[in-house]
Amino acid sequence: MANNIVSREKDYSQWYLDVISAAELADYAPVRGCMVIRPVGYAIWEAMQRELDRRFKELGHVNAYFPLFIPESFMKREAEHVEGFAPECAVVTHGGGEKLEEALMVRPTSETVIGHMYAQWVHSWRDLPILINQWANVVRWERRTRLFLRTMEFLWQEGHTAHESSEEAVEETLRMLEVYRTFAQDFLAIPVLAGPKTDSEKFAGAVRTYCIEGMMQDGKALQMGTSHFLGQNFAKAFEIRFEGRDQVLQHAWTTSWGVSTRLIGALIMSHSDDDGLVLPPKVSPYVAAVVPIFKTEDEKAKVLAFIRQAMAGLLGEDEVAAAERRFGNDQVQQLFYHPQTAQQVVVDKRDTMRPGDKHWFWTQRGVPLRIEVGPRDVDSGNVVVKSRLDGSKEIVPLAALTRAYVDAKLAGIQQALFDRALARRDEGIRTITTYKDFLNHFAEGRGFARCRFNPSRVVEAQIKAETKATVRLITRDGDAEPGTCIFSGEPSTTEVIFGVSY
RNA sequence: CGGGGAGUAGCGCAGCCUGGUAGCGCGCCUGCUUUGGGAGCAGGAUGUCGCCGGUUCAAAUCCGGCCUUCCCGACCA
Repeated sequence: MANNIVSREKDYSQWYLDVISAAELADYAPVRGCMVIRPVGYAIWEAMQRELDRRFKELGHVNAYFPLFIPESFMKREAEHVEGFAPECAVVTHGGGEKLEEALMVRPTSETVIGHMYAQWVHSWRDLPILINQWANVVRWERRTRLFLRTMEFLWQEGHTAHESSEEAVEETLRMLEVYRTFAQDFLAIPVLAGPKTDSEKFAGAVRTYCIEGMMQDGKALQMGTSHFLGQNFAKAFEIRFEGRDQVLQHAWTTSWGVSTRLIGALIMSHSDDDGLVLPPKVSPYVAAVVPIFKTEDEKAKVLAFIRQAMAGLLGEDEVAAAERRFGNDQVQQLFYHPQTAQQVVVDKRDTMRPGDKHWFWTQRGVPLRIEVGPRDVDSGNVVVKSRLDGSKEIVPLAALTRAYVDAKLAGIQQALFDRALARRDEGIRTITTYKDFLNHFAEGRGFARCRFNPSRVVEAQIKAETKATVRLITRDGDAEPGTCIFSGEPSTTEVIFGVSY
């Protein structure tokens, strides 16, 4: 076990922070609640951005950028929205040495400013739909912060669409929820539940909020993405109106949806172990780290020559030659595995570290594969391939170290990580039919409770006060086989998932 | 924002009670020996003791205020 990372069992919160620190994902900024996303952490975010951006564009969305500052008056136009967000807004009152006539809010989310602009761009049904996404930072004045999970400033994407009809907007809301669900599962290898929130948990200003929820290794729930059907709330507040096919002037129907750097926290808490970070191959900036082992200079030359040959076989002579010309730290040689994703294979030639140190170095950074080459391997014409997933090792003849082999290996790890997380998640879900069992469940530990429940703000608040658990999402909305609401005892055809959330 | 812990070398910590100019382990640098799982020996470098103010001949140490961070709670896309 790593000696700079406390075990999950001993102190889960500390383990989470230790993993971040050991993998150099982020560091604390001088301002409370703010973080610096370090290169490895940022590369993970870039991988998510790349994949999501592609998926958004495949569905017709385009990117744009709206300003950081929002006039204070904008926030007040939508009643629920201001109530929800005003308390956690940072406000700029001075600029250029003078007090501003109207204070500016640093965006906590951009519905208002985007609504204002859409009002100017939309006149006719022919102007719809508008399908815009932006990649941006937002600020929310959080009382209690945790790296990646809740920071005062965070990076995210927010999609904002406007449509002709309610049906079309609802369809978009659900379509984007599905994008998030499949992205989480296929790309991040994190199983998620998807569905609507109850009224008490919905976004301030939305008609209905849908979410994806994951279960972390400690059994707590993490909201990993949301998609909101905003109805005509913001269209009315900002006068997004158009003349319809029926020649009637009407308000547009809008949606918004987002995921944030919180997903990096989800990634850590879903897959990592007591040795540090574990990354799904599709997300990892490095697909493999090559560690040479040698004693003498002769052996070193022999081993490095063999590694060069192996890399040329795997990545092509052109790439190896390019890496040799490339500017950078030649102690850790970087070779591109996928030029389009910038994922690399690294050859760790550092002579300041022994093989054991390098082993831990790359282990803690979650690199899916480690390839080791020592004199014995050179003599036998093999390399040793080890998996971060389970430490298993495989002896592979030089000629067999092909892209097809590595791709298959990576795909296997990606799938195994998902399967492992899914098994863990499903074990953590219990079906509960009485409030007594419900109380016991959340008194004993964490995990999800699947229940029949008739949502109610008052009851949900009471349950939260008693157990800390909240409705994470609705899984069957009035169409489940008739049952009994765990709290009221009344008939219920609504099934929900309760959990203690981050 | 309430309660509790912490802040001294890059990291982890001791010293503080009882004031007298800073120490340990790891890491780092140099050299040699090592190298299939976090090396050994020798030598060396690194500190406005979180910040501001007060008490004092003298403050890491005592007093006051502030900042940051961790845990618990309240709040919360």
